[in-house]
Amino acid sequence: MGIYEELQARGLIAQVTDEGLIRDLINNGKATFYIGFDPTADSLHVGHFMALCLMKRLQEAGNKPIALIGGGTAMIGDPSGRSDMRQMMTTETIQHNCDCFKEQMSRFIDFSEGKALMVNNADWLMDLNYVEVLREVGAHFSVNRMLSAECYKQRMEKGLSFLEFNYMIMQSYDFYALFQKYGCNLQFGGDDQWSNMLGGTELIRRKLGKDASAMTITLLLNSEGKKMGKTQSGAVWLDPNKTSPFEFYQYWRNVADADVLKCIRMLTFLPLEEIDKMDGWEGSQLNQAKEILAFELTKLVHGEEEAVKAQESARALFSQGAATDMPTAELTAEDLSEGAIDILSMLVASGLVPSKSEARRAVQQGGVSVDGEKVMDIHTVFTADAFDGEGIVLKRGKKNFRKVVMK
RNA sequence: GGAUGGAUUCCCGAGUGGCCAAAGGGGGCAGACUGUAAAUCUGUUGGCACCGCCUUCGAAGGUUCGAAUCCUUCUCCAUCCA
Repeated sequence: MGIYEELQARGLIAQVTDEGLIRDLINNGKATFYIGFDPTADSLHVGHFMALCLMKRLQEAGNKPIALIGGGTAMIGDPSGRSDMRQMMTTETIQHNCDCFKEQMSRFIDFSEGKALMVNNADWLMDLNYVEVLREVGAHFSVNRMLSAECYKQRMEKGLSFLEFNYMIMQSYDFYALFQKYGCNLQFGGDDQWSNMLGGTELIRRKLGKDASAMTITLLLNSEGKKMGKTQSGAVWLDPNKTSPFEFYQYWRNVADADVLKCIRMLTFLPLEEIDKMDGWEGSQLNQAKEILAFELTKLVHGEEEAVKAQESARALFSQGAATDMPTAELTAEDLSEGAIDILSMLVASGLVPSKSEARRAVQQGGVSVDGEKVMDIHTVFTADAFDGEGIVLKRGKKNFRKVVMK
């Protein structure tokens, strides 16, 4: 089984330009492919993770990856599939984000000895001359065709600025530039990038008369059709400072039944035979699958040690026992008044709730417990000696814990 | 540049002088039921010193005992015309 077949079996392939050609390229390690990353935040998130895994898989199969950081295209902002206007980013922010991306990526992909490349499209996009681009590149794009592209559909109703409209052209130019510079003959991307990617292959064909391919990765959607990797408080980040390994683990531990197997298949490196065995699992047995998923992914992103720690904490917390490693909140003497702290202040100070009003509600509704005992009275106070030793375990709802200690 | 419509709490969306911290829905949070799942039901959803007080209805002024609601100016958005 070649890598192409494996990707297919994992459900990763969404659309391809020429199946036979691409299969031949990547199965035989003849592809030099690129994936673009838009530096719109200072950390990669789960969506990028898929792409990184794909790069890793293809690299292991002998192909050469190019990670393209969109420092130049970020100046424009990709309108694909978005219903609202992109906020313009400052040059400084973009540069900062690019640097962060670089650092995180090198943990996943082997960039040594030219096995992979990392480039920034700002290097060639920023120096372009407007009229020249219009004549050389713009002449090959039909506005009529661009407007009919799926990715602009939502925006046709809400409005689309000329700036964003040009994103497709810039991305196409990237492919064209990489094709010439590095012999890059294949582009990967999220399925929402399909039209932008076709623009590139088309441009190469028209300008150079050569074939280049494009392939999109299935977007990771949950059973409700929403993009995965997003929580109420934002994206699930790969940066441990933005999303702790424990939270990361919990995110995957809590996916819906209907999504577990799909996630395992698409995101982990477990052998397919093993995954096929899990396919028959039902009911509460799926809980095991969720544990496997959470552990495998945490291991990939944060390393085995962190994964084990996260798993142990989770088990301890949800099935009694002392949790050794969980998010900890430190109180200082300033948080106490007259040597004690009331439950509401403590909830706020620990970061479990954003305001005292919410703390009050949580307590009144019976959602708060301390060391396993429900606290129903909002006037409950804790004196400093309550924190002696291990500190106390404060819990809000079923899944929000914080160990509270005195500094 | 012209005409018209619009901007309300996390989102959608009611509200056109006091009964408005603002209907309804979505989402979130909490409780019950469970498998750290889904579905369902219940409660809750601006802040605080919480039977009271304070800050919110694009921005700034004004009228009024009293404004999300009326007036003035400004900003932004949408649609049509150029």
